Amino acid sequence: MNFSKTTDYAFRIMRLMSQDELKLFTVEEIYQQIRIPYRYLRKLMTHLTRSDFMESVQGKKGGFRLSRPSSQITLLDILKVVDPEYLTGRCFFGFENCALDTVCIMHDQWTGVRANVHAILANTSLADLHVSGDLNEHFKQPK
Amino acid sequence: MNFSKTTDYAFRIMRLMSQDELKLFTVEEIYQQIRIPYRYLRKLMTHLTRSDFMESVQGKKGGFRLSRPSSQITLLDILKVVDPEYLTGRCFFGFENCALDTVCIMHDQWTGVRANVHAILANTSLADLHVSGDLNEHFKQPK
DNA sequence: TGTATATAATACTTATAGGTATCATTTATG
DNA sequence: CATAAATGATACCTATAAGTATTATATACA
Ligand code: SF4
Ligand code: SF4
Repeated sequence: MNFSKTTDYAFRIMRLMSQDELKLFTVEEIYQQIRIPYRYLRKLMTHLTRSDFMESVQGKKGGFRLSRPSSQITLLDILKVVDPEYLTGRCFFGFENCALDTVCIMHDQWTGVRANVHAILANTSLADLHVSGDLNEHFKQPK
Repeated sequence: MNFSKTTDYAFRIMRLMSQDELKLFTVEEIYQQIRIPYRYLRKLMTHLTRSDFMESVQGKKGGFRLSRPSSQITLLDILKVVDPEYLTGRCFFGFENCALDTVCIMHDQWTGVRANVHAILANTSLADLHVSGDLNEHFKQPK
């Protein structure tokens, strides 16, 4: 139901960066805004770089930036990088494979829930996240 | 999205036991039907006993049985025992508390998903699981 | 009343996600 | 070309879920 901590972190990071689509962010700058454990944040940033929506520049004056407009980066894109197993169509009861032709009563219901979540994540871009005012103060204090 | 292994185990166990509501099952019998690691199964059985839907009888000729009809045991009842945190209304981004008055665009959508899942689990009883034929063969071979 | 058969309780081990520490590499710039 | 400032790679540590092992307790019944 809920996401892993790492997934939550990734969503927060990407949302922050989407506020300035072209800016090159250093890890230090991101850390100032979102208090994710510093070294873990660094590791996660390089991990996010192994995607088609984030790129890095090495060396002095380096950093990270989005590689396409935030309106073209969905939450699903992000989830696929940090937790690709999240939406895999697993059996409600956790079985690896269903041996029966007739599906049990939970099968279609759970498939429906998964499709619902999938649609929400696929239809929400980073741009959609900051249309309703500035949430920065909120995001600075994750407690 | 998906459940913990332990939750899946609990669902399988409860569904099996609901097929014979009054029967006293030994761990050995359950193990024969559902190949959950034996000692872990034993631990989980006693854990399930700390609920209002499962009771145990100690000593020789002892075992476990449901303490009320399977039609009155919902998947939500089971989930509450084995993973009470699963449905807690956490923030989409994993924040502990929301500092803002205006909610972000994900707030209502995620609340909706959670309500949907809650309704499915609360409205499905163990009796509902075995109306559409016998799934025993399937459940015996979780692979 | 002793023994076999069942669950209860507790402690230990292992697998994995989350987090930390260190060193290597890249590159702007004096 | 040396240095500083940034990311990259790797190894290690820690907290939690999953799984194992051992001992204690309850009870039917010969
Ligand atoms: S029919 Fe039911 S038990 Fe079988 S794979 Fe689908 S959800 Fe799982
Ligand atoms: S408004 Fe958005 S960020 Fe704030 S608690 Fe709700 S889901 Fe989380």
